[in-house]
Amino acid sequence: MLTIGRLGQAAGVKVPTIRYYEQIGLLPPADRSAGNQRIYDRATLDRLSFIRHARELGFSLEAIRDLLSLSDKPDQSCAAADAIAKAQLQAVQARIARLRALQTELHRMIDQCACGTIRDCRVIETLGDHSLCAQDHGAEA
Amino acid sequence: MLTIGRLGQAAGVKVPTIRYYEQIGLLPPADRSAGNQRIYDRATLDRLSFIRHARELGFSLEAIRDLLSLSDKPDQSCAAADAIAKAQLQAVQARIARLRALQTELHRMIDQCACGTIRDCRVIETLGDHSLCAQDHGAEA
DNA sequence: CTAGGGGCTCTAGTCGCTATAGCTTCAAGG
DNA sequence: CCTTGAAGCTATAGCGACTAGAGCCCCTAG
Repeated sequence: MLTIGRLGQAAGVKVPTIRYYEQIGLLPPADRSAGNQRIYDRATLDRLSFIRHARELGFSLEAIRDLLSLSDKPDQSCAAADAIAKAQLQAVQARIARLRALQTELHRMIDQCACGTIRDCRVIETLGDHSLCAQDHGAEA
Repeated sequence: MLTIGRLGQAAGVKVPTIRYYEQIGLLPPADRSAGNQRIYDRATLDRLSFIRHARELGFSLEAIRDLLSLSDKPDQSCAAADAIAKAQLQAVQARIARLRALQTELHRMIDQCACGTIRDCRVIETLGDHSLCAQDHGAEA
């Protein structure tokens, strides 16, 4: 049996975050001690560790909610879990592609800067005039 | 002279976003017509285009605020502008590196899934047990 | 028995918008 | 001149995923 602080330490999650997860229903309402303090068991630690790991991999809380409810039904097909993971992989790949375009453009911008005055600064100039860009770098990161 | 709608179209920025930028002081308070509607000149279009382009490159509004105030002082050294751009480049590179680690881990997870039941699902299992991960994929995207 | 460290609730703030509600103004057509 | 509908206005609240603060209570060690 764990207090919220120990649970947080064990799972690598901050205490207010645990309370937040409870509030939004990602964790079930915790049992309380005589003095109204939350007490947790090992199963909750596992669940919280799952959440933390999924967050580290970039899953949204919504996706995690789905994954958790799947993991509670061991006999079902895991196709749905797979689909969520694949969507996440695609999202990650899209973000990488976009960031690479940004990286290129930022590099170009910085390389061209002769580091004189603002008047001649390519960084400022390039920002002001999109047509100076070599590539597209659409919206949304 | 432009209405807010035309300005938005010209710069590729939505109308509420323009009002928001004014509210937080990124754009100066607009002049008003007789009927209290905002009217804009070309200079504001340039400023807004600058903001939009910088946003597309991932700069924060705070960084853009700094860049704009620099661009108003053409005689100063552009070292400060350079520093902001370099910091942005570094941030982008860090995010790419992190996303690549995520990509690898997601790939591994999905590849190992034999697509049977949840009980045997490597996706769910891997999420529940960080030690199954090949690499580190620290916090923060 | 008291000190301090952890726990509790509730509220507000972060970032960069976006959406809604309910109003006024403007430009074009009849 | 009047109507209609688009576009404008203000003000407020919401998103995701927390984080920070205020002000209180509880529990354990010395």
